[in-house]
Amino acid sequence: MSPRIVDKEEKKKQIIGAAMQVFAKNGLNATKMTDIALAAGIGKGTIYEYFKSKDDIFWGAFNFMMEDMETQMAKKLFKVTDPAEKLVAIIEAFFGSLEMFQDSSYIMFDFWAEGIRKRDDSANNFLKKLYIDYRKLIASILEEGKIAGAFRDIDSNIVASTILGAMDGLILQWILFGQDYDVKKALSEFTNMVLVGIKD
Amino acid sequence: MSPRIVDKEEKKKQIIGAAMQVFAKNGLNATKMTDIALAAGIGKGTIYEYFKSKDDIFWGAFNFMMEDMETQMAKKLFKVTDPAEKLVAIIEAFFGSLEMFQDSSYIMFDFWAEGIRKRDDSANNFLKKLYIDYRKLIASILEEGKIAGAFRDIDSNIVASTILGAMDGLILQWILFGQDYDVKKALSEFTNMVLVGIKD
Amino acid sequence: MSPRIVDKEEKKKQIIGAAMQVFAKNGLNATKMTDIALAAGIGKGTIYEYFKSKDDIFWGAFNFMMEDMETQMAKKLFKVTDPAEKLVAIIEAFFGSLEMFQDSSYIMFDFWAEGIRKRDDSANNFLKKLYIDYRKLIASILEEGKIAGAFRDIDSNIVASTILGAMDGLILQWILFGQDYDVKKALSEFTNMVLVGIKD
Amino acid sequence: MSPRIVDKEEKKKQIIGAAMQVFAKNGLNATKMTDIALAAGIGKGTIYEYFKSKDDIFWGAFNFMMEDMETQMAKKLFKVTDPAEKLVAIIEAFFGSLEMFQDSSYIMFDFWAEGIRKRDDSANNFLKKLYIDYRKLIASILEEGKIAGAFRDIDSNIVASTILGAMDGLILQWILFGQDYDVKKALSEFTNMVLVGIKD
DNA sequence: AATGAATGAGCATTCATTCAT
DNA sequence: TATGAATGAATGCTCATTCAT
Repeated sequence: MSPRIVDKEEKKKQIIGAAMQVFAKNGLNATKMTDIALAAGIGKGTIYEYFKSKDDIFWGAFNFMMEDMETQMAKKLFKVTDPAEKLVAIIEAFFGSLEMFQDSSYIMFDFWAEGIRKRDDSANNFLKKLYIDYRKLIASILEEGKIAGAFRDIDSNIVASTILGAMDGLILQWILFGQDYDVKKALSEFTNMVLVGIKD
Repeated sequence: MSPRIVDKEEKKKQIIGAAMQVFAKNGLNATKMTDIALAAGIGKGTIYEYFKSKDDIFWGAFNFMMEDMETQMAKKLFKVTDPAEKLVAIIEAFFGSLEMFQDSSYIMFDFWAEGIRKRDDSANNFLKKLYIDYRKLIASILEEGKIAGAFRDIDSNIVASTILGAMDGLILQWILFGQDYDVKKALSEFTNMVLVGIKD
Repeated sequence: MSPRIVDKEEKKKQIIGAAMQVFAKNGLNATKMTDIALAAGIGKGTIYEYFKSKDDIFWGAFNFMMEDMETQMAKKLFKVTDPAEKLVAIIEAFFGSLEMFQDSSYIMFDFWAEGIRKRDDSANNFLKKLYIDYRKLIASILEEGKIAGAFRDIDSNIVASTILGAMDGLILQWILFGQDYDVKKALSEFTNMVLVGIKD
Repeated sequence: MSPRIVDKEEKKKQIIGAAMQVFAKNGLNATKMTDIALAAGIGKGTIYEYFKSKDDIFWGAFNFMMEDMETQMAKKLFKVTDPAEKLVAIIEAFFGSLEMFQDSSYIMFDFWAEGIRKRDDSANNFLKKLYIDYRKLIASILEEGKIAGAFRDIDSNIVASTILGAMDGLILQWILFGQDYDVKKALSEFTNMVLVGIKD
């Protein structure tokens, strides 16, 4: 009476997982639908039962990753109240999420290269917006710290973007050098630099 | 020796300049040879008199940019001896070069996304090597500073990569936000943070 | 003998009815199996329990329509003996049948376009044969009329094909213009023209 | 200095000619771009230098045929003034044009099947409009004839559409039976029927 | 019997590259 | 040297059909 039953949402995730590996390895452009199908262990046509296009998979993967990052961040931020600890929590959430997608981390470069040109409306771009959101979050923590007397009188927005930028830069190197790069140490060194640098 | 040679080289640069604009605007993949020809004001076939392939233009552009960066850096480093000043010189050279290619800056994202996967030999990748070179340069300056008693006892390699990463991150934001991003201020704030952070 | 058989046949007709609507609306090519299933209110896979292929449905619909036409014609011809009345009966049967499939009438164009190329044997085509059959039928009536002295000495075959052709042409316009085309009037005008034109 | 020079317009016609043969033989749907390229003796990609899509070729062919028909009609109508002769001129122009495209005549069926569903605006269809134009032309000639006392008091619009329909029907048979169908005789018989039928 | 999830053959179209002029 | 017309390899996507349930 009824055909096989599948958990659509679960299968979407399975395809995204497979696709992320291939995207990471070869880049968006060099990744062929056949490769994704092969990696997912399904037929080429089956992909289209779950995604409208190659692009749809790509941005599906992006959203998947961002959602994970947000979840991790929310969890970590929830536990701490001290501004300095909050900064550390944010930094750790960023890296923690990437760690989850370890072998797909190269995909970040494509997210950047593609995202930068994908515009939501005539003037703005979703990647910019994402950046602005995080900058605001960090800036608000810095303000908290200033009021609490933990940080000196810095320009919160500028320092926030500096911190954000530095994190990106570390992520780049971490992705680039993988195992060979002692990200933990760099991270603690960086965090230290930041905290010392902005301490009151 | 013949003047033709000079013309050839000049025309290659003209094509690279045109190509960089188009690559920056649309990305490597979405850029068609026709677009480049149009932007350069020449015929599509003519491009092949100067470059072997689209890739050849792309990496030609990359080398062009890197050479300019190195030239700027050499010039600035030549003038200073103080380790702290040297760090500032390096940071400024990075941004100065990007400023030169202002309207093509988005091309950086493609250099990253493509470069990360372009391997010179089985194990190593030229982008990695580039990174390692700059890290060594910065680390050596940090060592100088430590010996001179200007910097505290930091792990030079780790801090060097942290500085490099932070610069990348700032560049990303600068590219992303363009005019709206006060890179000079962020830069000075960052430099300040670094120097304070590592000061003895 | 088992009631199942009746159900099967009934369901085939139900599917054909649904399919005809979709074929008529979108054409053979643009009609997808999913559309037919949807229109028939059954699952896509179920169609294959009753038909071998899309083509099978299409030609099933054709046969269904032809059979209806023949039935109507037989009924009408059975009642009359006068050659002129017989001609009118044939003409009316053609249109009567189409009227039955009113909202599927566009399907006729696909029957033509596809049928013309579907060959039963290497040399001949079933649509041709159908045509020849009807031509013979009309010609035989014309001969009757000539013998009875009702029609003048015309070339029966030529006039028959002319009448047949004219009917097709009227049908085309009727389908094309639907409600806006007063087919009854055109029909009576046409019949009049024919009868006057061939009257002894 | 300059690449090979081609007469773009001439080459478009060459491709249309080749395409018409293939369309006629296999129908729009079964015709593959490769077939057209092969028939035209060019590469598959070259077609796209001259046409945007398969559809573009198809409707290009339609327009080509219609333009030829109009040219022929204009030429023939120009020479005559008598209403009865004008009718004959129109009929002959229709057939003359088809004769020109003799071996492509089956394409007419696809023009019908596709054209009927291709709408220019929400309510109307270009094929309908074409029909209406020709009906008007014929009706105006009939009116002329009535005024001149050559035709009896018929409903010009109805008779015009009848004549148009009959022509279509004859064309169908002519296409269907080709050589075996004495279209000249059928035509003269039909013309005769019409003229006798509407004679005052 | 009924279903819709899975599939891959098949095709329109794109575009880097070639080459006749 | 410069050009753009010509090309076909390459690929995203469609959809009739199959088949596990």
